[in-house]
Amino acid sequence: MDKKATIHDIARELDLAASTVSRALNNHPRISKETKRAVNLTAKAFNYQPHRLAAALRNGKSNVIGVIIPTADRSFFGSIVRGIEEGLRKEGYQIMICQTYEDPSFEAAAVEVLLNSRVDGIIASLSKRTTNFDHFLKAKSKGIPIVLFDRSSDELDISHVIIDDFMGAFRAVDHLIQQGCRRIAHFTNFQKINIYKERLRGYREALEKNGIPFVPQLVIESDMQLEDGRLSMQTLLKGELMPDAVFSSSDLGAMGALQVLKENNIRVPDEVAIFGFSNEPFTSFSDPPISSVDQHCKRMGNAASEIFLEEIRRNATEKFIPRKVVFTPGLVIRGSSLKKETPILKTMP
Amino acid sequence: MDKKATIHDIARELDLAASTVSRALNNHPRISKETKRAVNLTAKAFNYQPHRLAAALRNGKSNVIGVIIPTADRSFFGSIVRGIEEGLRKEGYQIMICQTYEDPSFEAAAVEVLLNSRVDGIIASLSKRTTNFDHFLKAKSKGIPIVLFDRSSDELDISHVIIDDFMGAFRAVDHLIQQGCRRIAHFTNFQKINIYKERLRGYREALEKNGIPFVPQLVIESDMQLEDGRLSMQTLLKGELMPDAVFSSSDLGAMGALQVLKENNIRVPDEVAIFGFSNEPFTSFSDPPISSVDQHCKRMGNAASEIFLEEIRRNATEKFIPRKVVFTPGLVIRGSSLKKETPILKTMP
DNA sequence: GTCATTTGGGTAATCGATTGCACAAAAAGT
DNA sequence: ACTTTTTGTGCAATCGATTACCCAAATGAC
Repeated sequence: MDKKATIHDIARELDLAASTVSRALNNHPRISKETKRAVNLTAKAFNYQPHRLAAALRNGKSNVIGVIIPTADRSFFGSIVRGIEEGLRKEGYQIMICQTYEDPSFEAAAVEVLLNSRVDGIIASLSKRTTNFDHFLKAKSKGIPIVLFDRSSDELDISHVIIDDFMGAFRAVDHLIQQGCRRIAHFTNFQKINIYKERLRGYREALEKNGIPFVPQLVIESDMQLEDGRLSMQTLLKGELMPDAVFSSSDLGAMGALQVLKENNIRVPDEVAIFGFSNEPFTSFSDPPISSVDQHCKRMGNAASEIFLEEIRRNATEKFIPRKVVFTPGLVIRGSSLKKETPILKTMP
Repeated sequence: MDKKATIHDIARELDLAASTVSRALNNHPRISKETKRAVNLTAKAFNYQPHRLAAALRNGKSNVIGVIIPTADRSFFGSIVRGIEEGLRKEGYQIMICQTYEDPSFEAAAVEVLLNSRVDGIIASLSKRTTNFDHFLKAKSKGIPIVLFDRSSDELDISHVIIDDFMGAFRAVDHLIQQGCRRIAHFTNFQKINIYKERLRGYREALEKNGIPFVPQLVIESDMQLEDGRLSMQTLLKGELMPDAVFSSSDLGAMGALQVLKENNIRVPDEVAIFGFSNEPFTSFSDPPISSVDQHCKRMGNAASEIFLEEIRRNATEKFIPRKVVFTPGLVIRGSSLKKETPILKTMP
């Protein structure tokens, strides 16, 4: 039950004042070299480590940043967390994690707790059901940087890093059309948050650009989990408009569709091609592997931490202009959308 | 840039002492009902929220616990984090995350930082290369609960929650033998940490119990990533001892083997059966889906947080006896190990 | 009516690090 | 020799919440 040494212990040992010890440790110019040497020596001898909470209380800076994600057990968010940590560890920041479980009230509570813990900033991805952003605006008004990623809102005066969901969807659907598909179904989330709206828009514009009529019955709403994907595909199979491709806004949805198609002995991609979204690890392991839109999760996490650092270093007098970073998603084309005739497997940037 | 209200603001407003406000908010018996009412009212009006760092500094209790994992971007660890958070959020704990990237020196640094942040406890999984446990023992000597999960060491006088790796491996291999396999290869990690040693032991004992000789050439060491699994399988294919089953200590390794087998038109499971370990989400999506040993990650996370809570509530006078919880892993039998003759798909507990 | 309790709440110290201000001694300038 | 600067360090306040200790007023006991 040994206690940690404090600057007072060092001060007592050397018959100095605690303030002198503090300054010596922080390499204050007014402290003599000999004193610094002595202090550093005893600090090492005592295995002194500064009390981060005490310093935080005094400085109003905790060197902790809060990360709010819907859930930690999805590869996408795990990668983001990893990216954020990589970007911030060298700057000496620690990460406090909160999960919202897609519940806006948990999200608001998380912001509150993080503020009370005096985090120096918050990096967050909105819950699917978040429609009110007051908690983030309130956090912003405390003067700490807030950075949203992936799930964001354009109306917000808050920095974010997202991917161009429209572009990802557009290119995926365009690719399906290049492969000869004409009746392309789309799985979308019934929660009309930005990312899903944009992907739907990309889907529609790609159709339009290629002169293919938009058929509302081919758009199926659900929660986009595996089972939802299966049900959606079954619905399509029972309907009169059998699609020749499915573009799903989630990889799990795409996987559900693939399973149902295989169970019904429908050949993928020849009879029905499939394209997912997110490039989750499992997409590469199915047979055929599923084409998907890559979101560059780790880069997104890195970028979010970069923006945070930029904002924390920003001169308080400059007018705040939110940084809106948009990554172009990558198209990872795999067997589920690449018809035999087409020769090469290509991975676009 | 609005500042947070403090108890002093409330005190000034009501012409009370800060101490009285503090006591009122904490429902101290010596404060009159009227005063409490007044304080609570203005606290609400001021939107007062206690400053967690200040309270932590004074109390020596931060209501933060540290979680140390090798990496956040693996489903297994993400699920554990989720399980831990679920178990602790209702008790008002926040989670500070550190990643070791499988580097023991990062791990030691993480413990140090967490201690300096005065976390109330640490829940951790060892890095693959950790051989020295001093940092954890030091943390323990500070009197805070330490709980290890999954990757642990029996010699340590520290609580842990692990699965019975021996049993999982034993049953997996026994199952393969029941399916008629006789030359069962085993992929293991060259890092000889407990979990891999135990799985190897389970493999050997299952062979022995069934009177099958142990053949050293069938045990292949690697880092168990996808590419390692592929290489290991290729090595086996080139050798003279073609196995009729592969029991891999990692799912990625199993997946690599499956890929190579399929590429060589070797039928799975009929010619070679496959069994993985961890039941990562992707195992259920391949064709055939891969049988695997389930580690009950979320339950493991829950259990770890339970143990932490037990220990933090423990009377300091009682002698400390580490809690060693061992879960029995589940066998998830899928197509990769279930030969056609055998009728039903069974999921054992 | 006097002494003992109880009730209600204020004072000041504490947790550990940081920093503005003060001040003596030493060094430099005139 | 006498200011002015510079150097090196100490004192005390601060961050915000908590709590041991103290004291006055109210209540009760006899």
